Formats: sequence, C-alpha cells, structure tokens
Amino acid sequence: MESQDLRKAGLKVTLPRIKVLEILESAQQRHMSAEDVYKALLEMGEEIGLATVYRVLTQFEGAGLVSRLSIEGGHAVFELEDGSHHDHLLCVRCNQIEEFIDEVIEQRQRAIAAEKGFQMTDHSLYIYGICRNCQS
Amino acid sequence: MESQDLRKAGLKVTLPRIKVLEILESAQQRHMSAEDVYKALLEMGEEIGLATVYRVLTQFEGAGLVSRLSIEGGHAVFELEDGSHHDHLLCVRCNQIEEFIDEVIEQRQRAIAAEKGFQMTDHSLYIYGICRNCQS
DNA sequence: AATATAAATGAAAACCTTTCTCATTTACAC
DNA sequence: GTGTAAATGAGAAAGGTTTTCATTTATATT
Repeated sequence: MESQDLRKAGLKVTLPRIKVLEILESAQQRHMSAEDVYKALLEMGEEIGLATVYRVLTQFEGAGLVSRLSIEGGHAVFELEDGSHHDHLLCVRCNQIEEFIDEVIEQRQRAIAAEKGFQMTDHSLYIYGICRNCQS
Repeated sequence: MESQDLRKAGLKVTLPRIKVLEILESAQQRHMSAEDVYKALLEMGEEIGLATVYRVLTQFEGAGLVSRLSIEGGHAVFELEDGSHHDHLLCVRCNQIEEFIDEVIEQRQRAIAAEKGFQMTDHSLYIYGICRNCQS
C-alpha cells in the first residue's frame, strides 16, 4: 500500500508518485538513475514525463523515502531509504554498486568532525575499483 | 619557475598553462573551480578561454600536478597536488573546505575493498557539516 | 456529489557545467 | 628560420537536471 507511505510523507497521492514508488520497490536493481526509472515506467506502459520523474524523486528524497547518491561522472542514482546508513563500493567497469557499513570508519568520521569543530550533517564515502567479475 | 614543472610533466610551456599554474599557486583559496580560475585570469588581465582552462586543468590532473575533487552539486574543484593523499571536510554554509588524513580510515577502506573482491582504484570521502565559524 | 483551490503534471525550453569542433596560432625540434 | 604537431579561442554541442507555463488532478469544502 504505497499510498500510505505517500500520505505519511505529506505528499498527495498521484499516479506518477505511486508508479515511481512501485518501480523502486520492485526493481531488480536497487540503484536507479532518473533515466532508469523513466525507462522502467515506459516499459510498464506509463507515460510519465522525465521532468516529473526528477521532481518525484527529489520530493521523495526530501520526504526521506529515498536517498540520492552523487556518483562521480555527473548523474545521480537513487535508492529506497531503509533507515540503514551505509557507504558504497562502485565498479568502474560495470557500474555495479555494492553497499557496506563499517562502524570503525563511522566512528573515526565523527571523531574527525568533532576535532575540527564541525557539526557533521552528512558524509559520503565511495570506494572505486574493479569488481571481482570485471577483473578477469 | 613554473616552466620546469610543465616541462617535467611533458607539457609544452604555453602562456595559458603558465598562468593557470600561477593562479593555483598564488590563490588565496586552495580549492578552485574551473570558473574560479577563469575569473582569476580575467582579473589578471589574461584573456584565456574557459575551454582552455578546462583543458589545462584536465591535463594538469593527468600529469599529477593537480587533483580534481568531485563535490556534490555538480561542479568540480581543483587543488594543487602536493603528494599527500587526504580527504575533505566541507562546510555546507560557507563552502569552506578543510583537509584531513586518517590512517585508520585508509586502512579500513583497503580491507573492505579486499573483502568484497574489489581491486581498489580510488576512493573519495567527504564529511559535510557546519564549520566552527558558521555555527554561531 | 459538485465545486473551489492549491498542488501536480507534461512538454518544451532553459540551465549549467563540461567537452568537442575546427580554423588559427604557437612552441619546439631540426 | 622553418616545418610540424600540438595548443588555443570561440562557439557549438552535449548531458544531466531544473524551470516555465498552461493544463490537469487530488483533496478540502460545501
């Protein structure tokens, strides 16, 4: 029942929003660009404009329903927010994305922010590399 | 004697390259976007095209003279390469950038990449927050 | 159930940073 | 000095994202 999530987020329940949420929840890939979502909608037979996809994703981000990753190379990808913070490993060959959490790193980051007098609001850590499959 | 640095890097010694290097070395801000460099050149009375600034910065990056930081929000900033790897703390209010190194984090990153079967090529860590000055 | 109103949408244009094209100029090797 | 490959400038193009504005839609109100 996606409508509930939308309502809870203070967003009107509209077809584009329902469909985008559906895509994100049922997609085989957890990380999708706006373009990916747009194409998935088309395949689903929904004629929703790309501008609307961008708007909806941005609103979802504001509402805490998704997070935006600003990958190197310009375009952003989105993932459903599940409450668990994590960082990312990106394959520079196949663009596959893996997630990881490391409490030691988290802790060190907090310590560094404190040390420098920063009130930390966020952080982003990307490890770039060649994944197992692409090393052959 | 910037010409030496350029020659060593295998780059022809041209006015745009000398001037861009001069800007980077003498700038009050260590982190500059292509646009920043371009404007500084104009103020200096040098009529160097923006496209050239981009080209020169990209070549400098290739030559190891500067590093490119891909800050969230689209545009890149460059810093003179001094051989020391480091990560960055960014103030979300005033955009000031501080640098830090943490060997524990570096180590954990290597360990995580290895664990996931990734051959690490690079990594980027940004801590976002409000700096001491902006907290008042 | 009908209506009013503010919000959401679609399509296309605008934006912004960065890259490319191509004719012209320049640095450097000979 | 001269030739040649490389570098430059100006503007066009690219690519992802946002904005504009007229039209449609969801929801609160009668």
